[in-house]
Amino acid sequence: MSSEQTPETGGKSLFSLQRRERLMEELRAHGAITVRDIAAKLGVSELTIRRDVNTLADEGLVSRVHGGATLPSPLDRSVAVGRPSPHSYSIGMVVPSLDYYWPQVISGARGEAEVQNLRILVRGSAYDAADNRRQVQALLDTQNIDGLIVAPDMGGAHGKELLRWLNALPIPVVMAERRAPLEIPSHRLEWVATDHSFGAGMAVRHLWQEGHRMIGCLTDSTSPTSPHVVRGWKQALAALKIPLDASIHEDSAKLDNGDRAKHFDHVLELCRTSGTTAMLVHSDTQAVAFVQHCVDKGVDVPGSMAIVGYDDEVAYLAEPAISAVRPPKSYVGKVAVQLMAARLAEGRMRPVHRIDLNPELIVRDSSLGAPVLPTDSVLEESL
Amino acid sequence: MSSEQTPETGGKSLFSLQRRERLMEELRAHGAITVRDIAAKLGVSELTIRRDVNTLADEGLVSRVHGGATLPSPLDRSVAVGRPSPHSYSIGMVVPSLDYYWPQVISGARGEAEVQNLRILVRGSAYDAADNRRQVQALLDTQNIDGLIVAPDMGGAHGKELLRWLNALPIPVVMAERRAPLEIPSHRLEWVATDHSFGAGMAVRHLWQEGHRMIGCLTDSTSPTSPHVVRGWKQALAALKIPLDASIHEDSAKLDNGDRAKHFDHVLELCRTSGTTAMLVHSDTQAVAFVQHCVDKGVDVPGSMAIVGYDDEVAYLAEPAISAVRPPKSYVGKVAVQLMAARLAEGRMRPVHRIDLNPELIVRDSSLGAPVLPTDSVLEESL
DNA sequence: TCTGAAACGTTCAAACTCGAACAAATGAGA
DNA sequence: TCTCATTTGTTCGAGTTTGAACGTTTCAGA
Repeated sequence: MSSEQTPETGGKSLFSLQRRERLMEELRAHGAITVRDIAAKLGVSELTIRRDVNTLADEGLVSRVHGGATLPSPLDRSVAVGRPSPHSYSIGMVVPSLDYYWPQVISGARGEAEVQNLRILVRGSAYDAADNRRQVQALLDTQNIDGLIVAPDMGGAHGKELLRWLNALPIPVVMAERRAPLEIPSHRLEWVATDHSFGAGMAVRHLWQEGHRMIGCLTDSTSPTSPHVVRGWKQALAALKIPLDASIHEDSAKLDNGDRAKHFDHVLELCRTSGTTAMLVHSDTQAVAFVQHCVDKGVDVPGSMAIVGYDDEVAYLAEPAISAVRPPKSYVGKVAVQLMAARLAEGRMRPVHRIDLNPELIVRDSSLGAPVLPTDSVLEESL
Repeated sequence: MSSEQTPETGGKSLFSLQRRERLMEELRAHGAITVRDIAAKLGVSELTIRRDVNTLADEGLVSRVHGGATLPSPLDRSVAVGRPSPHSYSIGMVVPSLDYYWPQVISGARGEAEVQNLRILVRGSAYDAADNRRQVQALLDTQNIDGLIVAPDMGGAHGKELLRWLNALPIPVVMAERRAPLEIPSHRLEWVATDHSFGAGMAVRHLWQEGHRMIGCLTDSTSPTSPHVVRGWKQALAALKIPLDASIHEDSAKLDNGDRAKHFDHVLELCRTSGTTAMLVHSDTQAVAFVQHCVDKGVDVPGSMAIVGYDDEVAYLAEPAISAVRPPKSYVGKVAVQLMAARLAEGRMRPVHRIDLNPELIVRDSSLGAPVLPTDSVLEESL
């Protein structure tokens, strides 16, 4: 039977139906899968996944290829069963990355598009307004889309201009994980976004409940999520009557990897002098790096430093496994498509919708238990 | 929640119904169950649970898999799983009034409940937290509701206590036209509300576009909508670089009808001295009264004073007909039911949703055209 | 064209689950 | 009190799922 060590399933066996659901999620997220990767990820044999792929291919849900499967292809003549009727509408989807975070949004979107009988065309872009616009224009020019789902970069003058342009497009636009600032005309734009300030607040309250009384925040302000995380952290401190000016907030934007170790040393020193025993760290990759740094310096996690990450993309891979705030990425994609489908069906009669989704806190080893008060000598020695 | 015929019609043991409810609770909590675990947990044979699973699968509530059951899966082809056909939930709905504004919310809710095959029980209450709680408790005690839609009064200590109580109820709660403040624990509450600050902003921008350069605001702070309207008015003034401290904001809370005429005179005098040629008036009833007062005093509407109301309940009845911001009341009710239906179907897997709906500006006679600059003598004569 | 690595398909076994058949217990109604 | 229907439990043969082993096929690179 299956391996008990696989991180993805947390040691739990999935039923075959759930395994095929996961397989479809991965396929929608990435467009193609290999039998080997999925078997490793789900902790089962390649033969089992191969059987699953065959079953799904027989149902017309995937196109089987050597070594794996792809989303159903019009070139695939092996299936005769389950071909959907012609799509009612086409929607374009432009995301800033096809890695880290966005594949699950795409997977949710593709799954819902299937349910709603919509054709969806996904394009990867960058955290760059000019490139976003180029990709959108390409979809408009070549694909005849009826609606657009986009996660635009909104920084700087280019970003603001992009929003005005999106607001003026002749087709409906839904933003995923973005909210237009008040000062930009955006009355036609709909959006669905994770409430990151709520997520940060949840992490702070969790750490407070575990006994921490000084809780810091380490962010990366190159990320559009960062301001929301900081706002939630501040609001939660205020609600708990923790003085903000005594609390650590550091940012690692624009640091090279070499500088980052020094910066982490600096953060640990600030923690020591301020009595901070817990940190909310955005994003997950930085949390993993910070945990590793702590361990390298002999700072016990969570005994001397409790850590909560953000995004829950790789937090589980660390040793110890890191607690994390997990945005409902799949739902973001799904709800974006639902908004679009309703807009296309109902037109102007329907009021503009703007939706916040709450994340979930996944508690793992890195934040369990009350702080073990460190003696100064332990931290001195580790620095 | 009963998926079978009620016990009083005989033939079904109450225990078997309760067992299936427990089974469904476990399923919604975990996404999947094994026959073995549930049989052990409930102290019955695996065959009994297997029979239950078969029954629930036949009703479309679960997907049966080898060894157990999962939540209904799109990959499950054995039954039409999209909509559980016989199953119906009851939801309670408590609104502060059965007049003015709320009938359309109720209508939207009832329509959608019909579409979703839900039983909906509506109770009128008051703008009073204690009465709200009494009505909710009555529904819980006597009607066996599975979910609650409510527009609670959140003012004062009673209001905050009501929110905490609603957050802790064992059934899902959706708020209509309400948002919990940050400081109250409300992580389970979902809501759909009109974005009144956006609405107020829209009205200000409309008046600006008609040529008005000083735009005041007249509110009634006994209404929960009022703070949002004021915030939107302020934000829009800021965006248009209209100085806030030179702009008129008056409130008519706590005035008797007799005092209101004097207050309106006072407002008109402030307009005259400040050069204000347009007013956003919340709510509609106050806008109608203000327009009538202006006409009585010889102040030409919209020539000397342009007016936009709020709520669009009676604005069209006035002479001249009054422009108004119209919240999408029917959609508020409809979306509240959609949130509840999805919550009941999906359980904890679904993230908490919070939805803003944008209102619409209905332009009528009362705000058309540029201001005709009034001579002082005309206004002197009218006072 | 040839070769080696990777992937695939078949067969068989192990482990687990299913459900038919039958029996026992319980409750409702005559 | 009796009868019938319903619910629940036990037994055991049949069915399902998964993985190991091994032979076959496919693909990429020399």
